[in-house]
Amino acid sequence: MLGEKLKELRESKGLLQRQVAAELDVDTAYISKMENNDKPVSKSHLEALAKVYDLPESELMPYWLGEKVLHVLENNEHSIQALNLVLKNIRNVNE
Amino acid sequence: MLGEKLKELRESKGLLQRQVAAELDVDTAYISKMENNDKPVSKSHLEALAKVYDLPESELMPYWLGEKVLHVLENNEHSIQALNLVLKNIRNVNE
DNA sequence: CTATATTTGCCCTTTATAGGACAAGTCAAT
DNA sequence: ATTGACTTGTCCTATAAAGGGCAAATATAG
Repeated sequence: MLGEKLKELRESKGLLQRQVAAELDVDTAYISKMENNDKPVSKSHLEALAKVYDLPESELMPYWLGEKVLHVLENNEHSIQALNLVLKNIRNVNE
Repeated sequence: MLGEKLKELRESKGLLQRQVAAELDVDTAYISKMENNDKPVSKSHLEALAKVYDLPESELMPYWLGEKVLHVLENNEHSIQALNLVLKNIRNVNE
């Protein structure tokens, strides 16, 4: 979810992982893992990536959160029920 | 979300935290924290609780997962967008 | 007032996760 | 066959979270 988006963005800008890696000051394997959802993306890296791809962090945020949600669900068969409960719950809190 | 459910179940069975605590072999403060969503409920405790309250674990599971999801969202303003993305994503995976 | 039930805060230890490097592997294109 | 881009696996360290006890604080009922 987040990884796919990041890869898409990078390619749309014609950048290589190597270049992005340089910007974030990490090695390219690390970027690869982010794009393959093999490593979580930290908040500060998310900010940096938003800058590199020239968009507001808020545009990436839903993917970032979504990825974390997918991670806690880890293919559990009750995921959909759970998500619907959460949606209901959140709406209740926000009146 | 999960805590409320657990408290509800306990009260509906007329049990005291002390009694449930004894079943799970933990102290009552720990039960209190579970019911107030102050401590995560482990998988094995969830199973034990399902037994105590005499229902299938699958009935608790959505609340359990939901609680974990709420936790990762931590009131982020993009939560709803994120959840909708995840729902779409999951449905895609299941065809 | 005083028991009993529950909550809260603080503490501690163990386990897990994040964050990241590095080496070696795969895959195309040349 | 080399090179350049990416991926994958293993390893390490540091931080965070789980799991839980204990004591003190708050309700709440009688």
